Amino acid sequence: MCHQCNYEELLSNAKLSATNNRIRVLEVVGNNSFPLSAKDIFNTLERNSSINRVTVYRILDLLVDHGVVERISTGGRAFYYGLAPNSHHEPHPHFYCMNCGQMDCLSPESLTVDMDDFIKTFPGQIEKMEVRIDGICKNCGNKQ
Amino acid sequence: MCHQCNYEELLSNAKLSATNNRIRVLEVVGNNSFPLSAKDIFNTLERNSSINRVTVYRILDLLVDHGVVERISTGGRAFYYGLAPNSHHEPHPHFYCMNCGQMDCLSPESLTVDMDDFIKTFPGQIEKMEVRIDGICKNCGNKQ
DNA sequence: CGTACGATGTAACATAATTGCATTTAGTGA
DNA sequence: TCACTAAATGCAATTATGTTACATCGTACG
Repeated sequence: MCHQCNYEELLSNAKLSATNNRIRVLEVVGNNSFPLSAKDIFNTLERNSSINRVTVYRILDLLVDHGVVERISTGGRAFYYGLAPNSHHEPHPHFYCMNCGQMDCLSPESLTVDMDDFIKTFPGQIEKMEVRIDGICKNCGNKQ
Repeated sequence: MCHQCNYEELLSNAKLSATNNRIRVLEVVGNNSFPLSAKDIFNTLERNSSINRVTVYRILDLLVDHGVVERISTGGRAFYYGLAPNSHHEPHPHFYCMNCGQMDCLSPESLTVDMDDFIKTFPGQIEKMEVRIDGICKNCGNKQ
């Protein structure tokens, strides 16, 4: 999602040591303009040099815990991962293609959500909001 | 979510025969004011009389396909199920407690989403929109 | 009746993610 | 430099959730 981000800096800001594997995972997540599944990320990394599937899961968990990466639920069974919102990236909604599983980022302005009233009155603690559109993407629609 | 709904009627409207198991599943889904996981539904049904886990999954799939029940993704690994929006039930956002897994329905007005522009310009086919807040519910927050 | 088809049960399988434990790596002080 | 420690990674097994294949049951209809 970002070529302005320095991945080692993102890690050190999050108080995480910049191991080779962490940087590799973060590069894959960050250099894509759309979120990927753990499997996508693993497969991409394996093409270059070996890494363990579990290591990928663990690094993703760690990055999510430290707010570097965002875990996004889909209309399917696997989570997808993208860079967490930060000064360069506003929170934004996603589109999930129920046919091919491709997930796309939508522009922050495409869907405006007013949650001011909600925040004022909700008795629990709010961590994040997720807005997702499910449907059939342009490509899959054309094929049918 | 609804005591105004006649479950046999919902089934026949969806052109589904009203088998005992379908009615039982739909009662559990419909009589709760919050969405449940397939496991929750199965456990509840098993308390009364025997039903197979797979049957529950199949009935839920069927009801989702026919628009009677809505499949809702959570911040966790399992899907949750609630009555699909209909004349008695507007679409509405949900709150998911990352600690206890409880999912609650929020009022349709609590979060207003303007997607008019998006619908006009998006090149794919839109099936549904999901808005979910993740956080810690009041109960879990008090315990900590 | 009997037959045909939809509904259900059962076991096996598939997928995504997690856990336990062994091994490797990197950093730190003697 | 070496030894020690803690963190990071690898590997195998396990868990959680959901799906498939196929057998059986039940019911509507000729």
